[in-house]
Amino acid sequence: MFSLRLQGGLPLSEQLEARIAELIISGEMAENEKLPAVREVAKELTINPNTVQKTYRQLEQRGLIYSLPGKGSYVAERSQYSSAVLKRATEEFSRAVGDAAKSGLTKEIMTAVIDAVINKEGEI
Amino acid sequence: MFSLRLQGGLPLSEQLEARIAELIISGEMAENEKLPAVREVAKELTINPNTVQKTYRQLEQRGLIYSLPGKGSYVAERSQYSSAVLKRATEEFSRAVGDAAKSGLTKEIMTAVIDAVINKEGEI
DNA sequence: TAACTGTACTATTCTTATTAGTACAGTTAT
DNA sequence: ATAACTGTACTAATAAGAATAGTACAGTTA
Repeated sequence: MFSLRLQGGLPLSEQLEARIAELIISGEMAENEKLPAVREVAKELTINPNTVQKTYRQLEQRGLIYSLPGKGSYVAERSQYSSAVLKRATEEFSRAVGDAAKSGLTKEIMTAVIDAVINKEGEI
Repeated sequence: MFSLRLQGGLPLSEQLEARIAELIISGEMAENEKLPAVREVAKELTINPNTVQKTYRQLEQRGLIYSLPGKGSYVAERSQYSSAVLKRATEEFSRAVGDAAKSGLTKEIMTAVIDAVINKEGEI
């Protein structure tokens, strides 16, 4: 089961969605790998099954998972959601760039930040 | 008075804060320019004076405005908040870059997005 | 059949944002 | 001095949304 520290003011379902999406996109969860059952996650995290179900529903709408009633929920194949993920990420990043520009961040500063973050990501 | 279309799920006070901050940072509101009175804004936007006051309080904490009890609230001088604004913007942008990277956006794509957004910003 | 799975509801509780109302002190102009 | 502003600081009530609780149904698997 995935560990998860729920915190912050964000809705639980969104926090859980973000975490699972991260696991899927990063590849930590393999294609067609079975997700833990709704009730199991709820029990583990001591939250309500409805909250988990909501998360699964949203992930399915994003194309990250698919659900087989009676069987379970599974990680979708990359080809199914890859372009959607990139589109979503690009849109969000565009908005972030616009916000940064409004605050006076120059293109040079932004590229410097990107380098710094990318390098940090690559660390062990 | 500033126009403002309140929408979205975000708290009113935060929406208002973001809008006024934008006006100040962009220079649309000059240094030491007087902001409309709390009660006036509330009346104009048909929201509660307390909500506006909360907004002003938060803007003052960020150093974007200063309030003189009995006189009014005014746009702070750039030298007062400039570095704080850049720091905040850089932090938020770093987070955005990290999120984008997690979704698979490459450095090249990010810089391309920056160029696109910056050029669009410059348009008339 | 028993035990699992996802899904779909309704009702209730909790939390938080927002509203409503009042009050006080400083400023400004009449 | 007075009237009309200003920001500020509260408490109480309301509204909205998230989360919980509970139940039910249908498909799958051993």
